[in-house]
Amino acid sequence: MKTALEILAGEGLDAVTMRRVAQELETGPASLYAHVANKDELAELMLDAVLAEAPIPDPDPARWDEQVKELVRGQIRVLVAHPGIARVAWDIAVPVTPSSLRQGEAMLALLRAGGLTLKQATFAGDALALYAKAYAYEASGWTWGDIDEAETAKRGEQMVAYMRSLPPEAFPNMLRIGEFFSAETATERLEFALDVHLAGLKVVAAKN
Amino acid sequence: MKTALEILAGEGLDAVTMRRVAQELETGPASLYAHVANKDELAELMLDAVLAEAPIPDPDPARWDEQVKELVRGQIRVLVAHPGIARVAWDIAVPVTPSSLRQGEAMLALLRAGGLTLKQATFAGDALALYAKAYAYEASGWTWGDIDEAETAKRGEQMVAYMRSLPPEAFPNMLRIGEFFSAETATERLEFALDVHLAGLKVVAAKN
DNA sequence: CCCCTTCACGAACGTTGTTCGTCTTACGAA
DNA sequence: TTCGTAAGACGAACAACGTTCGTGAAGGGG
Repeated sequence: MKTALEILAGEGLDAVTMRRVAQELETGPASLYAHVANKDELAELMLDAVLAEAPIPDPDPARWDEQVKELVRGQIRVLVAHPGIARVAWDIAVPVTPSSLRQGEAMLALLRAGGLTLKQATFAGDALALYAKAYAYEASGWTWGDIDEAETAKRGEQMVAYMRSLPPEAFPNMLRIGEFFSAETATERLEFALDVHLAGLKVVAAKN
Repeated sequence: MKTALEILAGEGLDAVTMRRVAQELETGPASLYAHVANKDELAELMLDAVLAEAPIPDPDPARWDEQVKELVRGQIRVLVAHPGIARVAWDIAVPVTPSSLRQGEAMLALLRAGGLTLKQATFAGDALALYAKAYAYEASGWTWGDIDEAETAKRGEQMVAYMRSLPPEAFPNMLRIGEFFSAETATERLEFALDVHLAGLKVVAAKN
């Protein structure tokens, strides 16, 4: 069951339809409902299996900040590695699957090792998890081709066309940031966000 | 056209279907394609209209950090105010709509006023926009009832059941953070994330 | 006054997730 | 060994979605 789903996850989440999975098992769509309540539950099982691949560092208080970054990087990596799975991470309201809980507990442990109170660690972990999901979802859009070349090009033309229709001093900064948004700067943006967030956490922790 | 859509946005994004909109205009679904290319374009128009309601502060370098927070708060507020619209903010790969550009330019201006380089401001603005979208999407899930009481309760039981099946010292922190995740702490979590991020930005800016 | 172009629309197509009723299969009791 | 029953799997169908095709009507230029 889950094995067949992972195979399909190899060709994109949109391809994971009840009919497609049933076809892979050489049966009809209705048969799947004997093993799974609905598609959402199936998606949740897939997500848990994917998240189980993310490594959990054992806490070392001396370098807790670097370990937090590694934890987030690991989550993002496994999410992006499975095309489209980041989307289901958003559709699930409250993630209570085993892998999610392990990741959450690991994050809390690291943050507490950094000197944060439990409440601070909770809020920081929530923010980091939110950002990880957001980045992974966005990155999934680039690396897997749900955006075509022509569409992107048309967007660029649309942007410059609109900006030129206004007084040029209206967008002095926007006109110059295009170079920073290539695919190569993706990880650079992630590292910047992590650095900023952890620098802020240290400031907060120092006040305790 | 857009007017009829906003009316439907008043009862949720899922209710905004081509057939429903056509029904509101007392016509058939095919007629809408004379005004809009497809549903994605219609969603983009809606998002732009919503985002236009977010206020743009005129930069005051003395309190740039507070203005950054206000900008993010404003974006989140208008997104949450229109049920489900935050979802389309995710589906759009590259937002080049007028309102999006104005918001982005405003953010860049504030960050530059805070002493960041253009590259730093770009990355910070990207991270903040990502977080704003993420928070707004998540908050939309709570405030508008796509999650029912029974389902949430079942999730809670599922979580404690799983955690009790493991050695109790496996989740020492997770077991205690439930109290911090009530609906009342939602804005508190947002403010914490904003404080942390801006504290980090000041650290980065101080090194320039 | 007539023709032709352009726009709007009803109906239909191909998908999707999910459900209903039937059929097969396997196991325990006589 | 044989029969009855319960449970599981499956084919077909339903409702709803976004989108497209071909026809119809309306309106302006010759």
